[in-house]
Amino acid sequence: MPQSPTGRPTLEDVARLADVSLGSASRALSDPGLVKPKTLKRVTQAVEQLGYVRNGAARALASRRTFSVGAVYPTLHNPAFADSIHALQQTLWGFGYQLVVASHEYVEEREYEVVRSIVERGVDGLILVGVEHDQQVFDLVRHRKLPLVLTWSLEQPPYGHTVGFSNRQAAYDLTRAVLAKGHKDIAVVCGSRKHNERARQRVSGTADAMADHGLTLREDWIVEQPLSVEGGKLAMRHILAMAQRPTAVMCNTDTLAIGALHECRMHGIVVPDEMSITGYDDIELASLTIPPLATVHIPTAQMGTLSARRLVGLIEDRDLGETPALSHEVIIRESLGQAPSTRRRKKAPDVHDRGAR
Amino acid sequence: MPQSPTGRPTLEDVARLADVSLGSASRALSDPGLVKPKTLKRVTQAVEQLGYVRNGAARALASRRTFSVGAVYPTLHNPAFADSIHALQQTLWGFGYQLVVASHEYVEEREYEVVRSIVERGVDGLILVGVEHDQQVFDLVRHRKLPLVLTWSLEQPPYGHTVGFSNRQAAYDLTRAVLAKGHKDIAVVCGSRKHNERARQRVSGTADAMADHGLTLREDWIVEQPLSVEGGKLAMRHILAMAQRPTAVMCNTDTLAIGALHECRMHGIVVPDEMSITGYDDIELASLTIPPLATVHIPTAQMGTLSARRLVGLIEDRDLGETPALSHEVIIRESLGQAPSTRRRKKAPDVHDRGAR
DNA sequence: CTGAAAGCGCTAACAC
DNA sequence: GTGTTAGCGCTTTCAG
Repeated sequence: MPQSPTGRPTLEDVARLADVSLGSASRALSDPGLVKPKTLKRVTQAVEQLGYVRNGAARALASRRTFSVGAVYPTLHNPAFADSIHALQQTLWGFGYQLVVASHEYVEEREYEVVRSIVERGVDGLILVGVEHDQQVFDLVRHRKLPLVLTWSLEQPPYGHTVGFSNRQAAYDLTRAVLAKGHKDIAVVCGSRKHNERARQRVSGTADAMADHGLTLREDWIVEQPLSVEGGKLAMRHILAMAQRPTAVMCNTDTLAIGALHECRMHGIVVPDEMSITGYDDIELASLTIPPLATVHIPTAQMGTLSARRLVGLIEDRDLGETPALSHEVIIRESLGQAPSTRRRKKAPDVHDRGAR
Repeated sequence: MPQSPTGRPTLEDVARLADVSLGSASRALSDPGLVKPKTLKRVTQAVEQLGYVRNGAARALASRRTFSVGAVYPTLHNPAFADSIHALQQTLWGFGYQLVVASHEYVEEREYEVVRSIVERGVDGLILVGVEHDQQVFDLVRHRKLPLVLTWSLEQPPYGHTVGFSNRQAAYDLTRAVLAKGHKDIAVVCGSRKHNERARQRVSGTADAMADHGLTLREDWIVEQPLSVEGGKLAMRHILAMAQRPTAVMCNTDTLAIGALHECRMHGIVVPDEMSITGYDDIELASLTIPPLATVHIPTAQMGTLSARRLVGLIEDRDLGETPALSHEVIIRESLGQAPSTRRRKKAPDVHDRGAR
């Protein structure tokens, strides 16, 4: 039984064994409807007998299609992104696409390298987080006319489509809920805002809501820390050491908030009686902390699913119309309480404030 | 400027512009040391000028190397796996490899399909979780002599190498700690044990430790539930409804334990006074629950890093010797207390019991 | 060190 | 429907 030099059987081997032409064998595998049932059967049998597995590289080279898409996230080490990637991968799989993932760990310069490397390798489309990227990234992708979907944001990018929600509006809505509890002294904990429009918009959403209330978000009450539990602890430690303390600390992610919550406990500060804390994302554990964390629910899984759908639509040239903005939802839980000076009762009722963009 | 029919410049275009042969251009890019500095420079310039990006499919076809590896996990929706994947991806990246991920969501039959599809697409190596896989999976991989690394376990697989820790020993050690607190009535909550040697070994580690203490793990106190917070809640609800209740519930994952903890709180059961709960994995949040969760620390990130290293070693034919078993560590925290009948004081001291394989 | 040439395994026209 | 034939863009001998 003659085989190619690599040892693995090739389509040619299959064709020979099935006694059909190379072309028919190829058709039988990629579009069975194109061949006579009899031919199909013979090919299938030969495939089985040989243990033949198609060679993706050869297919890709000849057809210019890889049936895989790339996704570059800031980090996989974040439950919200992990959720989204999970949904993304599942949906892509359903469409017959594979997922190549990578992360740049918030190192701005690295994103281009990562994207470039993924593009070199060959993908039919690309998913990135946020609309703000190095010009080189956009140039590369646009130059190759590679379908591009940007998630987690809503602004118009220089190139590509967006599937996301309004970070500013979500922050605005959550902040209104905080203001409604009588808080006037509000601090914000966020990740680096440089090269990250999501962080900036969350902060400015809060600032706007405060401004609409006649308040100002103090610049020195905006604390930047790495987006981790540890970062949240550090930020809260920093805040607790301030001469004048805020009565509410709004964290840009739940992870940060969980760290902040923990730090308060360490210092004997009772949340929400002495200090209110809010998060952002509504990860699964947000409802399980003590006290449960007030936050904004972000459609993480939905973004994964919809960006997959949209990207495949772009790749396969199907029109899907514009994806509407996804909606967030303010989730009031007990970590948010009345501001100390205005407090009447110990516990605020557990209100669910539905918000749209 | 002549270009290939795809519109994108090819290596041939680069060679022409640089006025060198195709071969030299190729060498300049893949192994710069092979060409004269002058040649290199001309090629580099041409690349720059053309905005040339290599075609991975063509490279793969000609060289039989894809510089990517596949990883099939049970699910990405699990902090422990997410951690491991994160480390895996980072390390692979450092070696110049890309990661193609997929999950089978604990659907046994699906794993083969997923693996097959990844192999078709083309990867230089594969990472799977656990040593128990469908025979077809092993056959496929072995037949193609594809380097294979199995993680999260330690047993000898029919094919491939293992990078992991002993699930049984970890469970055994943790159970000893539970027994040391005077517990005799111990229940276990785990995921499906079918097709999952990890789950089985954790359970049997507990059973063994109990047996060594003259106790028996009751079959009807082994509760199988999906590995999620929700599963943990359901399991605990089930347990609390039992005529005779255990005094300690050992959950196979922290996620499960967090759900169980929460359910206890809902029912007004005080942990650990009335009920002790333990987890497994030591995810970041385990130390932040109330009360903090006793668990076993699993080297998730280390497994990612080491399996990447080992796999690349196999691919590039470098000998790395055998990877030693990774060690776990029993982490005693307050969710584990004295068994009610033997309790003397309210809080057990926060002991860190170092354990090895 | 460089150029020429032969594929890698497949898809996609194109005739039949 | 099916067979034939060009490539897809690159790496890798092999001479020189």
